[in-house]
Amino acid sequence: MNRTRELSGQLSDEETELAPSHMAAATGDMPTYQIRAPTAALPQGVVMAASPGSLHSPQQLAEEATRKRELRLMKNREAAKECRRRKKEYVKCLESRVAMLEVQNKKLVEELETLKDICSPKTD
DNA sequence: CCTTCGATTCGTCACCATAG
DNA sequence: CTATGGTGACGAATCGAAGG
Repeated sequence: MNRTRELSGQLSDEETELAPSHMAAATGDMPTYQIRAPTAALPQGVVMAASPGSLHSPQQLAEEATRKRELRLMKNREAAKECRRRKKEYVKCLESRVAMLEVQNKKLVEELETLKDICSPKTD
């Protein structure tokens, strides 16, 4: 399955700016979504392998490889879920920030208008 | 009832960054 | 160096609405 990323390294400006977690909300006053997963206990059914030193036959090696792959897939599945959850949360944060700023902007515009009214010379 | 179609969700792969 | 975790991209499955 050769799905090479021809666009690799080509993060859009949006993506870069949105960068979650470690970069957090650039503007600070948002509860950054830097939440760690609650105690990374292994998901159900994960059993640690016998120590690698004890594997010999090709059969055992194959089983070990399969086991490793399944473990990796399971972990990645969980990681993807968590990643998506965090991303959703982050987007929510951004949306509420937008809402906040819109309100704030509206207030400022109104204030500006009243100040203009006050300051402008009466022309009648 | 279908059928179609856009949106959403999920699992997987490839890649990158980081830790050890 | 290898192992591991995070995440963008992709394809498949599923859902819900709209139209016939």
